[in-house]
Amino acid sequence: MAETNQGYKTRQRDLILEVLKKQGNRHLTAQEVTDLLHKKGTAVGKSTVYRYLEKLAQDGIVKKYTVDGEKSICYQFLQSHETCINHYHLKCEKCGKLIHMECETVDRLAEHIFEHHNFHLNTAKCVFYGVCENCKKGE
Amino acid sequence: MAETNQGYKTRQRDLILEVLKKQGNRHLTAQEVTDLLHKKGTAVGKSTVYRYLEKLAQDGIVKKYTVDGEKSICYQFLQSHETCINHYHLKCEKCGKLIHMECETVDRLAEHIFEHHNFHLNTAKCVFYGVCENCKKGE
DNA sequence: TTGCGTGCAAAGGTTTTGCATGGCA
DNA sequence: TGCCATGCAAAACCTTTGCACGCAA
Repeated sequence: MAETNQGYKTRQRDLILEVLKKQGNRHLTAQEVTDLLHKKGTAVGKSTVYRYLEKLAQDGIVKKYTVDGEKSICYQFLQSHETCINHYHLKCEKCGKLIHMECETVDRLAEHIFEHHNFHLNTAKCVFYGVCENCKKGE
Repeated sequence: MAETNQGYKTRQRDLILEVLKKQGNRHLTAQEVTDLLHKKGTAVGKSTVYRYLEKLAQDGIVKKYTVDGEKSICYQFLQSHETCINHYHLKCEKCGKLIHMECETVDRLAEHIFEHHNFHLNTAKCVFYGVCENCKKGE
């Protein structure tokens, strides 16, 4: 939902997106985004940062989640956001990596949950936590 | 570590533990523990609640973690072994309700993800987002 | 009695909100 | 021009900390 509701294009929004994209696979807190912009000499008000990050999360352009141990909310840019509608995410609690998973078996999950639990799943926002292959090896 | 370091036995500590145990498979925030005690007419200072929950977490008696969408830290009493192993959460994006779901079909998910995606799921932390029955009706 | 536990209030952080102003379309 | 976006400050929260007093052992 809300894919087309882009709102206005402003200097601040461009700057925020740029910072998020530059961080690639890493997640950032609102504070970190604010600080990075400040250091670059292109400061943006923190309420703007919070509000825009929230909007991007609603639109499925960034992922918003909490990480155990971090006291703040984390945001992460989704590389190919158009494909994030119908797949799921695996978040490694060790290295912070976000894995995009497409899988038929898991696809049936939404259907099942709707039919048997009367719950309308928003698959784009579902995050499974655990430990990825690499981190498991290193334990 | 620190399993035997029980400290003093006090009225407040008994009350806090009692509330946690009574909630069984559910997780509680420090605020909820405080409120429940207040409603029961046996109020305990919130710093005491925070401090004791932290101690219980250190001692491995409760589990401390964050849940996406919940702004507060969650605590959950650990039964002997089976706690949140086969227990998933449905979080309604409309009303914020957290539904605790036990379901065989979903149980197989962890197994599937491990076998086919080499990812070790931490089921206790998995949260499915969507819209619950009641909110869907009201739309 | 000794030292840990408790409760209040204040501090420290993060996130949200109100409101006047600014700027895109 | 009509809205939406921005930024500041204040508010609202959650959690931690300092300190005097209370209480278990």
